[in-house]
Amino acid sequence: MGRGKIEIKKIENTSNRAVTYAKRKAGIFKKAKEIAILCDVKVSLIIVSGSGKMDAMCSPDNSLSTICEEYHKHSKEKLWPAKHENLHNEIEMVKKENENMVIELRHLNGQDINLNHYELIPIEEALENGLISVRARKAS
Amino acid sequence: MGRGKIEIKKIENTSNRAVTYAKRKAGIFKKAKEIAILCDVKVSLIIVSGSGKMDAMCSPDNSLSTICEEYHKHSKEKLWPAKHENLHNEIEMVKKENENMVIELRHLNGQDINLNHYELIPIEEALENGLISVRARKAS
DNA sequence: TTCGCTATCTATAATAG
DNA sequence: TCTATTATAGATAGCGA
Repeated sequence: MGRGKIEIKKIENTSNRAVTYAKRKAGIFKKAKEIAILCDVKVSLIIVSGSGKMDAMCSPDNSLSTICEEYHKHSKEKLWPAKHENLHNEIEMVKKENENMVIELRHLNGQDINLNHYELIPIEEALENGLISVRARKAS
Repeated sequence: MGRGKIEIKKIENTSNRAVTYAKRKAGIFKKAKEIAILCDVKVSLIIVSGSGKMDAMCSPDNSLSTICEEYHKHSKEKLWPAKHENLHNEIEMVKKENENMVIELRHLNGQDINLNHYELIPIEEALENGLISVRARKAS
C-alpha cells in the first residue's frame, strides 16, 4: 500500500524503518480498536520497539490482566513461568534455612532423641558457652 | 475498505459480525506479523471472541511470556497481581519466621548486646534447661 | 458457515519540505 | 527527525452460491 510494494523482511535503513514503524503502529492500533468495537471481542496488543519503548492497548472495559487470564484458560503456555519459578525457589531456600534452624533450636533445647553421645558434645559446648556469655552480660 | 464504509460501532447482525470478525482478524494478524518483521519489533496480539475462542500470536523468536515481562518493565499495572502477591506474602512470612529464629539463636549464643537484665533471665533459664537435658541424654 | 468476487475504502511507501 | 501529500497496494463490505 503505497507508491510501491515492499518485501516483508527487516527494513535495513534505520530511518525508513522508524518511519514505517510509526505509520504501521498507528495503523495496527487503529485496527485493533476497530475490531474490538465492531466485533465485540477482547483484544490485547503490545508492541515493544527495538529501542525498548513499549506501547500497549486493550479493548474497552478490559485490562491486559483480564486478557492474560483468558489466555491462560486457553493455552498450555504459562505467561510467567520464570517469575513464578524464581519465587518458588526463593521460598524453598528460605524454608530450608528455616528447617535447619528449627533443628538447631531443638538440639539446644535438648529435644532430639536420635542423637548419639558424640553428636551431643558440640551441643553441650554451645550451651555452656552461651551460658557463660549470658551470665557475664547479666553480671555487667 | 469495501463496497461501502461502515461506522465503527458494534455490528448487531450476528452473521455479518462473524464474517467481519473472520476477515479483520486475519487482517490484523497479518499486519502484526508484518510490522514485527519489517520493523524488527516485539509484538504480542491476543484476541478473545465473544464465544470464548482465543487466538494469539507473537513476534518470531519471542514468547508471550517474554513480552509480558517487557510489559512489566514499562507499566505499573501488574498482569498477575493475585498469584504474585500470594507468593510474595509467603516469602515474607517464611522470612519473618527465619528472622525470629536467627534472633533466638543469637540470644542462646549470648551474642546480643542490647538486652537488659530481665530479658536475659529467660534465656539463661533456657540454656540451663537445655544443658540439663543434653547432659541427661549424654549420661544415658 | 465459508468461499469467491470486486468495487470501494484505507493504509501506507515514496517523496518533499 | 516530524508533517503533509499523493499514487498505489492492500484490506474488506456487500453479495451470491
